Amino acid sequence: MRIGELAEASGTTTKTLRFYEEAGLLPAPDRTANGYRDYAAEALARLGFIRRSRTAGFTLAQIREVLDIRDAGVAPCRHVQDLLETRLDDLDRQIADLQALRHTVAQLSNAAATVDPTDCDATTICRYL
Amino acid sequence: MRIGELAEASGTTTKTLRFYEEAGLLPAPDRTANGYRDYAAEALARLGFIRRSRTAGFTLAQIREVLDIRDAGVAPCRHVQDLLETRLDDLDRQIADLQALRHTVAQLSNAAATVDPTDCDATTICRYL
DNA sequence: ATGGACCTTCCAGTGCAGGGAAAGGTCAAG
DNA sequence: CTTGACCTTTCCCTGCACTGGAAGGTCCAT
Repeated sequence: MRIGELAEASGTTTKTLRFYEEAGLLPAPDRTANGYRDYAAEALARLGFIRRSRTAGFTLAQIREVLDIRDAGVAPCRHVQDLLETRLDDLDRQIADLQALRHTVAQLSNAAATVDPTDCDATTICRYL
Repeated sequence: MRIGELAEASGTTTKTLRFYEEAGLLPAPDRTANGYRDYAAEALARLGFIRRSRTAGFTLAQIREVLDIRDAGVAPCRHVQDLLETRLDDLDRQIADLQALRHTVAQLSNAAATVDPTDCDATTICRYL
């Protein structure tokens, strides 16, 4: 399978595939006589895993960790379980932070909608913020 | 006021102050005879505004817009109101996205905690993701 | 006069995940 | 035989908000 076919089949771009190879996420494939990359069918499953992991919000570095464990012949279950729990904690923290921020911004927005701007003072730049 | 004093008074760094000047957020201050930046007291209020805006999640580009309007002699009230509402919408979207993602990751995490990993298959890399 | 705390400029890098463009090789169809 | 769709490598660029470091000037106290 050539790089363009794999890119289309996996829903990504040739650029990204070369980048993943460079980044150690995809093993360097065989080359045909003319130097073209020649991917085996497994690459597609691997890219599916990468895509699902990205969708779950994992970084390429985290995905590479999992792949390295798998490539060492070990099932990465324990590591993936830990990653999922950590990711859940991170998400909870991010959501809480954003909700707190939303609260602050909502108050500012309400104030801006109700307070009369006539006594705006140039030295404070803007009384709404 | 020299740059170090202003940095300390505003709770930032000299590096950041030069960066803000370069980025058009702080007007270029006067210079003393020896070439040192010599800030007027207004710079402190301006930095306070920048800090509050950053806390509300605005980008430097957005803050610069507001400052440019103010510097043109116009009260930026209307623009700030719009920015606040847009920011609120953005936050709502971000929060909703993260909550949807949290839901997905929670399901994956639950599955990983309950499903027996014995029938893991190397071709799918990891059955949890 | 010398040390240290300031200040100046300019250049370059950080992290993340790629994207763009140049300059060239290869292959099948018309 | 040429056109166009592929493929190759290499290098640099993006956005965001800074941060680090080098090389040098200035000021004050000791």
